[in-house]
Amino acid sequence: MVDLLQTAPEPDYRRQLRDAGLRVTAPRLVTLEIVAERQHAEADEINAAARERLGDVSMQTTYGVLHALTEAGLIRRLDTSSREAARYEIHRHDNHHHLVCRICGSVEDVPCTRGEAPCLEPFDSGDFLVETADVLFRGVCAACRPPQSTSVPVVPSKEEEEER
Amino acid sequence: MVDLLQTAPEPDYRRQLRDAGLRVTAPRLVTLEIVAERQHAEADEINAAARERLGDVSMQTTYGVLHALTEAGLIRRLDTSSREAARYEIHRHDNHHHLVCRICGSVEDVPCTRGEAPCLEPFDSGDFLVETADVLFRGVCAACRPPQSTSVPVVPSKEEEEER
DNA sequence: GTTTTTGCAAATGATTTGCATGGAT
DNA sequence: ATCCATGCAAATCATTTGCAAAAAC
Repeated sequence: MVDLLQTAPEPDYRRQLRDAGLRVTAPRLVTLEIVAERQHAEADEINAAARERLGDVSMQTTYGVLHALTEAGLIRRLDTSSREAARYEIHRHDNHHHLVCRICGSVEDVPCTRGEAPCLEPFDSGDFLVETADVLFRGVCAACRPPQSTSVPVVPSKEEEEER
Repeated sequence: MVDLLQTAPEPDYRRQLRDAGLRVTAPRLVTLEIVAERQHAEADEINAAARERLGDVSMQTTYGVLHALTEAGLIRRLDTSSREAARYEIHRHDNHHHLVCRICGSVEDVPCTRGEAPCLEPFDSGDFLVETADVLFRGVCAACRPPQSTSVPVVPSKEEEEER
């Protein structure tokens, strides 16, 4: 296994891992780098990228690393569907949500600008204790939309439904 | 197979199915009833309930029915996690969101009262075409919370994390 | 009668688990 | 030296798929 431990390009991550009480390992450092570079990558893709850099990382290791990093709050796991692969992003604290394309499955960030979001502040209803909130906008991304010449209808026609 | 076709207690559902262009079958009628009765049931549970009423409904039939009803817009599929079973509810058009308990996995409705929701109106950014929005509040439900005597802290401590 | 649904079995695919070895502290 | 992380293989588990028989139109 290549020794990245001495030459990691993002020394920050070593500290983040340590601060989170996690041991510093090559797969973990590289996974953090990869998740930071590619927004919303799936475990598959992250593993492939890790292999390119380390030469031998098992899928289970990638899953384990992603789980540990998620638990530690360094990255965030994004579930867009019950049956599609989870996606991961660096855990930020700005108020952003996600656009999920129902055609290609891609995910994009949206800053939460459409009105004050009741979304991300934890609160206690006295009954249910809300800790986090996920907002998923579902629709069709630019790449999957039929090319649009001029005027643009604001609301989708009912007929536009179809599945992935 | 029991002939519920003549005696379905919710004649409404027959019409809903027909209007949606779907054939009226016992599994479909019963599934609609069950989804209406039990909020947020999983396929498992729905299938078990259907068996109680019809005596023989395969899991695959239940999946097929749920898929057809979802496509038709009669029910709504709720994905709370990439790896947990989907949940289903009658499709309503009021602006409500969901509370998901990270301990027991249960789901509750919340009317969207905490400020104007930017959530449910479709809109066209010119780029991404938003059709629907899902808002998931994650936290701990009343049943899973440690019993609280008097004063209640409003924000959860960071330490309160744990997994299911 | 024709087309759609159901039922059965088997396949899929992301993720998890158990256990032995190797690496980080 | 000790304990945590990795790697391998096998297991899980919700959901989907292919195909023949049965039911709804």
